[in-house]
Amino acid sequence: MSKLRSAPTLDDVARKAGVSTATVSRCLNAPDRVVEATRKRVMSAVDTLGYTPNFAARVMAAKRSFTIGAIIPTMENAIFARGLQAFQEELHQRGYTLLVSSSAYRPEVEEEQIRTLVARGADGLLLIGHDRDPKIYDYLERQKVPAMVAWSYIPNARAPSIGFDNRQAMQALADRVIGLGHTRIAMISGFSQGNDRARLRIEGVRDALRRGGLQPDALTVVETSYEVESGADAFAQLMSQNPRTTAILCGNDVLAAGALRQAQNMGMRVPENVSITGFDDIELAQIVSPALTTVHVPHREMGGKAALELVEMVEKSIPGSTIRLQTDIVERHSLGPANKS
Amino acid sequence: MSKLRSAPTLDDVARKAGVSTATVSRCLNAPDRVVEATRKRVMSAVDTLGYTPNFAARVMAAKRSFTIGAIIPTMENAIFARGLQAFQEELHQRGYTLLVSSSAYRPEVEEEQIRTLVARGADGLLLIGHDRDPKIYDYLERQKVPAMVAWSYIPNARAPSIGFDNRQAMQALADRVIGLGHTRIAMISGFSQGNDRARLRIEGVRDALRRGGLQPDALTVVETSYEVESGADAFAQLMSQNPRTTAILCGNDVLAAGALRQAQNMGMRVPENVSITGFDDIELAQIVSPALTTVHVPHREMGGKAALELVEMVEKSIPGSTIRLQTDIVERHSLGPANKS
DNA sequence: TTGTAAGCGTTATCAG
DNA sequence: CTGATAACGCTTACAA
Repeated sequence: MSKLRSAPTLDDVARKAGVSTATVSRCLNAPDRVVEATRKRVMSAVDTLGYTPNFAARVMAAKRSFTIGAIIPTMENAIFARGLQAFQEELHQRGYTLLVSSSAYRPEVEEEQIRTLVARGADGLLLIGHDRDPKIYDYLERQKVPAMVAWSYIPNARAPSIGFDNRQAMQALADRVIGLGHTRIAMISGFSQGNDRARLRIEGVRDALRRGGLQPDALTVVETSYEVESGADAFAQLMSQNPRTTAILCGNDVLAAGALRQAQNMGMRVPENVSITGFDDIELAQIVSPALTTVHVPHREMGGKAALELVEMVEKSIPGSTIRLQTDIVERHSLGPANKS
Repeated sequence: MSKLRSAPTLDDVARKAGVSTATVSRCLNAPDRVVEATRKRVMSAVDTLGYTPNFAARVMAAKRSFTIGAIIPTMENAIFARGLQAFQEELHQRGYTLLVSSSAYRPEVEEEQIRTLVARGADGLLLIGHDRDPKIYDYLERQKVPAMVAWSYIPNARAPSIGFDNRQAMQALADRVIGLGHTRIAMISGFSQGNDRARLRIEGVRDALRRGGLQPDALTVVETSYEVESGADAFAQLMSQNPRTTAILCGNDVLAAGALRQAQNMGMRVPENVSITGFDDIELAQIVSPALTTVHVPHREMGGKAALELVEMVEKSIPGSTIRLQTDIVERHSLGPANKS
C-alpha cells in the first residue's frame, strides 16, 4: 500500500534493490561494510528513487544530528558574518550543517535559543563571548552538549574558547593613541553588561591610560547599542560634554563609523580636529572616509579553527582547548597626532 | 531502569504526574483539551523535571517541524540581513524556528541546501529570486514543501513571491539620472546569469535610456561579484574605457560603495565629476560620503510579510499569493546634474 | 476527559 | 556480508 507520492523511504529503496533496510543503511553510512555488487545495486536504487534520508528519523536512531548550532548577538551588521561564514564552510567540509540564530544581544533570548538548539539535537554549540548565567553551562554539561566560545579568549573559563585578548588588543591601540600625544580621550562602547568583549575593551583603554601616566578614572565612557546611529549620538554627547576631547576610541567599527559621520556633520575634520578609532576591521572600516584605523581581528581564521575544534570535541568527547589568536593594529587615516590646541 | 542523567522524556513526565503520555502530549500541544487540574499537575512535573520535548521525535510523529528554511545568496554583507531579521522575528512569534544557510550565489550549492532543508523536515522555504532550475520547483512540489520567493516580484511565476519590481524600480532611478542631463551612462551590475534581480535592473536602465531617446544598446555594463572591491575595480575599468562617462548606476549599494571609493582614489569628485547611484538602501548607503542616492527597499516589511504569507501557505495548504511592494528613490548626495564638460 | 497502542524512518545489536 | 528486529520519543486515532 504505497503512500501516494510521499518521499521514498529506506524501505522503498530496500525493496527496489531486493535487500534489507539494514543493508541500505550500511551502504549509506559505512559503504565498506558491504560488497561492491550489492552496494552498486542499492546506490542505483537510491538515485532512481531520488531518495534522501529522513533527518528526524536518523537523529532519533543515531542520537547524532551532524548539526552544529551557533547563536550570535546580531545578524544586522557584518561583525560576525565573515567569521561565521568560515565556520560554516569548515563544518560543511566535515559533513555538518550549521544552524544560526541571533539573540539581538538579549541574554534571555540567547538562553531560549540554546535550549531550542539542544532540543533539536545539536551536537555542539558555538557561543559568542563568555558572559552568561552559569546555569546555562550547567545545563549544557548535563545535556552533554559541548560548547565552544568565540570572539573572546579567556583561559580557564567555563567553556573552551577561541579568540583574542580583547583587553590587551584594545590596550595596544590605546597605547598608540596616547603615544601620539592625546590626553583628552573618551570612549564609545557597546553595553558592557553581560558582554565581556565590551567590558574588557574598556579595561584595555584604562590600562593604557595608567601606563601612560594618565588618570584611568577620568575616562568618559558612553555605553550604547551597536548601531551606526548610536555611535553618532554618542559622539555628539561626548563632544558637548567635553569639546576639547581629541581622540575617541570606539568599541567597534560600527560605532566608529557613526562617530565619524557625526563628526563630519558637526563640521569637524578627522583626524585633524579629532581622531576616531574602531575595532574589528570589518569591511566598513575601509569604506568610510577617512578609512578607520582599527584593530584587525582574524575573523576567518577564528571561524575556521572554531569549527575544527568543536568538531573534535563532538566526535572525540574531549574537553576542547582554548586558543589564542593575535590581533594587530591596522593604521589607516582616522587617527592622527594630537592637536595641540 | 532509568537511563543515567539523560534528558527526561515524555514518559518520565507522565509517570511523575501519574497520567499517560498522551495526556502530557496534549497538555503541551492542545492545553484546552485537558482539564485544569491535571494540566497543572502535568505542567509542574514538566518543569521540575526540566523537560524539553525531543525535536526529532516530534517531527517524526507529527510530520511537522515548525521550522522554516531560508537560503540566501550571502551573509557576508548586509543586503539580506535586515529583511531576514524581520522574517525571523515574525516566524518566532508564530512558533516557528528559522534555519538559514547561504549559497554564496552558487546554484548547485543552493540546490543542495534546498534538499538538505527538506530532508530536515522544513515546513516551508524562503528563496531569494526566481531564477533556478525548474526541476527544483518540481521537486518542491512533489515533496509538498511550499516555497516563497522574496526580493523579486514576478506574477505568475512558478512560486509566489513578495518583492518589488526590480525593473521598474531601476528604471525610475535611471529616469531621474537622465532627467539630470546625463547621457554618458554606464552600469556596474552583479552577475546576471541566474539572477533575475540583476538582470531586471539592467533592463530597467535600458528602458529608461529608450524612453529618454538614448541608445539602450550603447549602455556599457560590467558584471562582477557583489563586493566592494569588485565595485572599485569595475569603476576603474569603466573609466578607462570611457573617461567621459558622467554617471554610473550600480546594481546595489555595495558595488556603489566600491565605485565611490575608487572614484575618490582616482581623484574624482562625486557628484561633481561623476555621479554614482546604488540600490537597496542598506545602512552602508548612509555611511559613505557623499551618502548614496539609491533605491529604498522596504526590507523589514518584505521580511515580515514573507513570513506571514509562508506560514499561511504551510498551515492552510494554500497556494500563496504574490505581493508587490513599493520602492522609492532616496536622494542623497552622490547624484548630481550632468557636468557639461 | 483520559488511556491504549500503532506508527513515524532510521540505526544498531545480534544472529545467521 | 547480510537480515531480523528492537529501540528512539513523540503524536494521534480510536476506545473507554
